[in-house]
Amino acid sequence: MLDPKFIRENPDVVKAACRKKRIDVDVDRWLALDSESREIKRSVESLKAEQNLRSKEMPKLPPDGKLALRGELKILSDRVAEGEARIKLLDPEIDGLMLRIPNIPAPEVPEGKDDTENVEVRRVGTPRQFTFAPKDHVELGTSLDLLDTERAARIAGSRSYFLKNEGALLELAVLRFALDHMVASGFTPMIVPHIVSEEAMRGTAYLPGGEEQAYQLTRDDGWLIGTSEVPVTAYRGGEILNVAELPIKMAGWSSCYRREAGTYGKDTRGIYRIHQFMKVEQVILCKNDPEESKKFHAEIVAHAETILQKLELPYRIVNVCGGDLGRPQIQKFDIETWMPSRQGYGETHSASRFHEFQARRLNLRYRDADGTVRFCHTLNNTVIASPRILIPLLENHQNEDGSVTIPECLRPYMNGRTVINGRR
RNA sequence: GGAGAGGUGGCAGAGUGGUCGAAUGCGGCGGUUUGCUAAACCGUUGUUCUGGGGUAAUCCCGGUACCGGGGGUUCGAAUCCCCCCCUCUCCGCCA
Repeated sequence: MLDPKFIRENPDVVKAACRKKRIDVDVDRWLALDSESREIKRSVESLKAEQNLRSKEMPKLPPDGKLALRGELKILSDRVAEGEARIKLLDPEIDGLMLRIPNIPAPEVPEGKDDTENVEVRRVGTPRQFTFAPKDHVELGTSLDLLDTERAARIAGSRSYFLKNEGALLELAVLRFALDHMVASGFTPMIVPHIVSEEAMRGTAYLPGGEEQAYQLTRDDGWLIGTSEVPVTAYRGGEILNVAELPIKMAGWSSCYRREAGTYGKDTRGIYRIHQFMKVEQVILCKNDPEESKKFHAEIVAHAETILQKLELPYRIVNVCGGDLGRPQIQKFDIETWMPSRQGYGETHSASRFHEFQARRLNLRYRDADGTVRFCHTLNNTVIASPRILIPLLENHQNEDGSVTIPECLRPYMNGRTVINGRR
């Protein structure tokens, strides 16, 4: 959510943001309704002031005086009710529009309609030249008995999987390795609720708009999280933090659930696009300072890069263009890891900065050194998401004999094993 | 799932229709005292929106709303009524 004052004072900037992000919201409608509602609120407020003032006389009056005053106050009260009825009519539409008005993208966000126009920032590592015909992760996973998607489809439907044997262990290893890196970097590890309230979903800006992507509970209230960003960012919502607590750095661990509606026929092979996965997510709450936000954005990108480098995986970073940027982000860098079976880079990480967009919705504030209450800035990035990361891990590290070498950083988490070869 | 109790400021805890943004205590902040610390004493102590004034900024004056959330009764609601949510205790079921 943007500062309403900002929208009133900079409608053209807001409209330009809508255009750059390819988001259709009637900003003028919001401006008109907002101005009408505010005018009514001002008049209701002054009526209430009068009402309160005159009501103070009431207890002191004799019975007949009370009766007369009641008559007068009733008129005031009716006018207040009238105004409030108008407001009650206007405000839901104002709020509804407000939730759809996007955050302003940074100037350095490239112009573009969709992910094909994202701009590569840099590449790190060189995709391996195979001297044999490499298998894809499904072939590797099946032949080494790490993965079963066929039976999963029978048990759980499409976009499901079983991880088995070293596949299961490898997932836990890579997650734990990633989490340990974050803890060593000063992040608080968090195991979080997977079912959250609608408020938490709205607060992190997944709603409205993300209804199609998220699983909603029907018997009870609640939504399954698509990322631990939701509970972790919302964790301190509604609070006024002490500035000394900032920055707050947290690493959320959770399963993630995504409906993947509208993706039929896309990425159907293997475990690239699935309904449920595990993720460690890094979240930072910091001061309301664009420079600081930007610094932490670089930091969370760097954490992800370090992990990919230790996993010995080539990757590239792209600056996500306006049309591919979500409503709440100021800027987003996607990290894409080399996946031999795709003969290309596939998204494995997504690092966003939001400024106060989420914090406003979550009412997440802090008291600055000068006593002023301000909204925090929020940021987040993937640390590792599995099993998607198993795709490059298995494919890049495969050997001609069909085995897979375990990168050194994961061996301590795999009981010292160096290779997955199906023998156990 | 059944029965009961309760949700008030950072915390504890009064307040059952008007003078209540709310007693009191603790905590926090400022000060006095002190060689320092503690104690004691004095003062202060939230947020929202809004009108006006002022600054580099903190700010000042007025109004409004906020006592779990929503609705209602009333001239007027923390206080009365209805619905919902949450917490606690006991019972049942159960990983």
